[in-house]
Amino acid sequence: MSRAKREIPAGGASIQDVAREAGVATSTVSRALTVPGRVSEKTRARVLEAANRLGYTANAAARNLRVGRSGVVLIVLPGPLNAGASQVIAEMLLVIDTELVALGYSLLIANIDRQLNAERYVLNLAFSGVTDGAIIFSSIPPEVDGRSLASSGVPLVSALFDLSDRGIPSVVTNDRQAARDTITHLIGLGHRNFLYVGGPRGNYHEVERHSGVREALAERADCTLAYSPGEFDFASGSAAAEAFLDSSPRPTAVFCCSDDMAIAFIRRLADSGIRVPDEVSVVGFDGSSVGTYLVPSLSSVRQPTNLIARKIVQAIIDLMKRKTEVRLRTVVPSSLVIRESVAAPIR
Amino acid sequence: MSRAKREIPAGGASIQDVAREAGVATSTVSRALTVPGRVSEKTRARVLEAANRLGYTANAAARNLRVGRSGVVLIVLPGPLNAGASQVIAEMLLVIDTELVALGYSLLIANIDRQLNAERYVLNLAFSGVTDGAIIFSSIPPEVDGRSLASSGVPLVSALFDLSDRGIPSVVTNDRQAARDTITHLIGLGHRNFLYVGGPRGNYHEVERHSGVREALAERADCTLAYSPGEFDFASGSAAAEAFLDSSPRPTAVFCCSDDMAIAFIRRLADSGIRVPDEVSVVGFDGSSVGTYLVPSLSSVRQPTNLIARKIVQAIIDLMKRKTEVRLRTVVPSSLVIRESVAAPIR
DNA sequence: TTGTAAGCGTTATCAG
DNA sequence: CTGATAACGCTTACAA
Repeated sequence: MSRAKREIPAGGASIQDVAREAGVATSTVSRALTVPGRVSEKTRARVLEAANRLGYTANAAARNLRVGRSGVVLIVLPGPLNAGASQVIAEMLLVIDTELVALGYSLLIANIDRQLNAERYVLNLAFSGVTDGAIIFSSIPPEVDGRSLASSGVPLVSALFDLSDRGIPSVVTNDRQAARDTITHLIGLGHRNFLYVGGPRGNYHEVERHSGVREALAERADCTLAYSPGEFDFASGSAAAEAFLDSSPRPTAVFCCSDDMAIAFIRRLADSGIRVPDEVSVVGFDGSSVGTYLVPSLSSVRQPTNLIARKIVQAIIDLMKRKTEVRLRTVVPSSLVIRESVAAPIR
Repeated sequence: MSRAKREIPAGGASIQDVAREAGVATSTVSRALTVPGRVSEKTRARVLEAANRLGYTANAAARNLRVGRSGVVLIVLPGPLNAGASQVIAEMLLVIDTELVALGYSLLIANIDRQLNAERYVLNLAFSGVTDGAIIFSSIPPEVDGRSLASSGVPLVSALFDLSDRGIPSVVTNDRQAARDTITHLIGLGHRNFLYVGGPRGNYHEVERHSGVREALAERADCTLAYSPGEFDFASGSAAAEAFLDSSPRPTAVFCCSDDMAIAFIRRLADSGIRVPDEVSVVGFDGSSVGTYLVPSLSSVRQPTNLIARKIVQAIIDLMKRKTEVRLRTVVPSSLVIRESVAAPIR
């Protein structure tokens, strides 16, 4: 059986080349490679062999065009992947990646919250059909020129931020409850005077955690609550510590809205010779892995990143498969992990 | 001018719809939208207006198929995005993302070094044409079934690992030099007995840093060097500290291959009442941002992540544009940042 | 079970 | 400057 040697073009062999090599039609190649059972075992073997010999891999653009799907899920991040010690998003990303890849999807990453161009870019991705679904870690769903991610028709899930009131399925933690429980625990230890070191005003997490803290103290006339606003970063933690040092009398327990804040806060106190937890108890938020190894080790509200990530994957998959109903709001509990930075106040 | 109202199909308007709406041919629409100047200002305006009205965005799969490019750059990561406190990769990713997006590219993320399936997945991405280029942060270029990323024809750049001997352009730091300088600095402070807390045997960074340390001590007959192998993680740092505590006489200066190791090492020492830097000096590697806020703050070899990232972008862009020559090896200097964890030994 | 052929939405070529 | 048309590589009716 002689066969004309044809040059395989740069960019790899096409389905035509394989068909020729195996002596069958392109449709048969397609079937042999994608719908097992719809082709005789014998020809299937021949096709596979030919495909192997030619190093054939189906062109994704052609397939996507034909089937109208891309298998790509867009991850929209709110800027840097992690600030300081906190790795909540990075941890979730690993799980999401693992699970989605196992299901045959790919992950496209986009940062946002930076410039208008970034938003435009994300929308373009969605409207050009490169994306079968999107997971957003940003409180603001991208929107520009009257078009929005939400209106793109692309299935959308929100992670960590509750956007269920806009009809976007959201997987969140019970920030508020966890914050309340934390304060309650501190009250139980004997603390009465608190400092809340918060995030940016209006930020979803700030609002939730602040509310939780206030709820816990609402009916305690014997307690006080000071407030120190900021970002979630180290610098804000240092600044809060400065304010703390200037205050009098000083609170005995401090709730920080992030581990970064808590770490910087403690450091600043150490510089002034104030020891944690002997003189002040400090709690962070995020459950950063480094917390265990600090001196003192950091008490923190730990977010169950793996579980959240799995729920998100489940939600986006259901949505992309046009499954019946998807929960609009899924809550996964966070809980306080007590370590050395918390103790009973000196009486 | 009456026009038949046609239903725009789900998935958005196509170029045909726009052509009909504007009363021109599809080719004209394509030109108006992509090659400005090849169409009269008047019709261009009409096309743009029509496209806008219909909310048209060109289908990416169709375009990719036609032009043979995707504008997607694959990022191959060696597993989790960051271990512990170190954010070297995360920091670089932000810069790479920003720059590539500004140039019109998208970022596809793939984790590897986990299972065979992950490698197969990456190769599939490359061979199916979804990827115009790839940046790998893994020492091992994916390879399975005789096919490899390197052989896929996809432009490839290695970050942090020197793969130039395989013909892959690499952007790395001078790990070896930085390690040597660090030890030399410690010698200058008066230290003579060292402990090197290393990474996995054979790992590129381990080899380089270890070599640098040994080079610095090669001609110093008055110095000693102990060795404690491990991973780059917290646990290995703790384990190394255990070994350190059991040793006698103890080294007075410790070089850790990662900040995570250094942090855990110091913590374990604190548990035994040994103070840093009073009794031992400790240096980490990575320049983690949290280092500044530890007690004591951590001396560390800082990698210039932004610069590395920019060099990588430049290299991959050049490669994708078939630019003349691309440097096979670009070295960006890392350097020691001294903080509180280092001091002169007690005499 | 297999082959033929249409068509996915673009862009590029070639006429006009 | 613009229009008609081919082609990119694949999947999927439909026919044989």
